[in-house]
Amino acid sequence: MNKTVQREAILSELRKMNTHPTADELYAVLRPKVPQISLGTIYRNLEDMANRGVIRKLELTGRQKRFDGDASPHYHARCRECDRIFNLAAPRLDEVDKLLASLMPELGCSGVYLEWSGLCPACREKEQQLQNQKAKEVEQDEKREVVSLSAVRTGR
Amino acid sequence: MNKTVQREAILSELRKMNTHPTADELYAVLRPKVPQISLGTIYRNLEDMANRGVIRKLELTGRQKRFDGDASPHYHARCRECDRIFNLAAPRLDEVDKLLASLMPELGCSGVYLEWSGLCPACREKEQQLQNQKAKEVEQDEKREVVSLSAVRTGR
DNA sequence: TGCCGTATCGGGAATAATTATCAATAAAAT
DNA sequence: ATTTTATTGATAATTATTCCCGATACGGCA
Repeated sequence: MNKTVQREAILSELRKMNTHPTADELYAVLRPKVPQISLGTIYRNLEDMANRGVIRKLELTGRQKRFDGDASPHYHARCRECDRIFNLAAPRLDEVDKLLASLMPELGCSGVYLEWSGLCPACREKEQQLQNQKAKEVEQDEKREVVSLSAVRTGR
Repeated sequence: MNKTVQREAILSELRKMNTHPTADELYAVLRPKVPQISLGTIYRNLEDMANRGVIRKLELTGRQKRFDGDASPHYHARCRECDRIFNLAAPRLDEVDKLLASLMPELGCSGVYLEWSGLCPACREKEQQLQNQKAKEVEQDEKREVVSLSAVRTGR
């Protein structure tokens, strides 16, 4: 495998991103840096590197394939709010494979493709802030309620 | 939702098949029976029925989407030999969802897309027959070995 | 039963994502 | 330095799916 400007740019850019980009997202990022790189070159190199285990090709739900510069074993989730893909790096996740394989011994399980659905850290943050705000409003309402009740009582 | 010849043919054919066909596989099967049905009609109806929960759309690895006439909750596996999709109907599988969700409480997990990889019943059968045959051949070889050894001993 | 408004159809064009082709160029080997 | 081979960019082709639209079928109602 020869070393080329294009291939090295693709790999280093992919490794900088934590967004699991599609081929055309990478293209958009790379074009200013490697002027006349072509989309075909990006597809070709991503495919090659995935086949050699340098990177990972993610075949997930949705129509476009995504790529991950981190080839080490880990799982992914898709955020149900913003639709972004993010890594799951929980200590017990390496047990999941074994557990799932053991559930069906007769299958001779040789792995699972698994995509979780949940909230990414950012959207989780947002949701919590929203809940805090609501809680405050309720508190305010309750205070106002007390005031107006006392107004009734005192006739003011 | 009106009832039409095409929609009923699509649904009944899909329910007869246990192969989780793609839209064009269904098209091939339906064309002789519903002469000038169009591929667009098949896509449109599969999409509609999946949205209404009558059938299931499987967004798995591989580029084409597949459809399942059985909308009840169950998991799927892809055979690593013949690449076919088949159902997994194990009693403990209904616990898998809960288990996976409970592994990452902070994710707020709302489901997982899961595709197993293993051997389908047919390929499993084949593999076992192959192994039995090999075992027999080894047995034969051992017999021959014994014969030739005794030949050496007796000088014949 | 016939009429009408709406849902659905067929067929073809359009789109999206990816893969293939190939002459030109760059990298490695000699 | 020259030859060989791998890789590139540009474009065409392919694959899977969706969209469009005039024609047709369906279901409700007189």
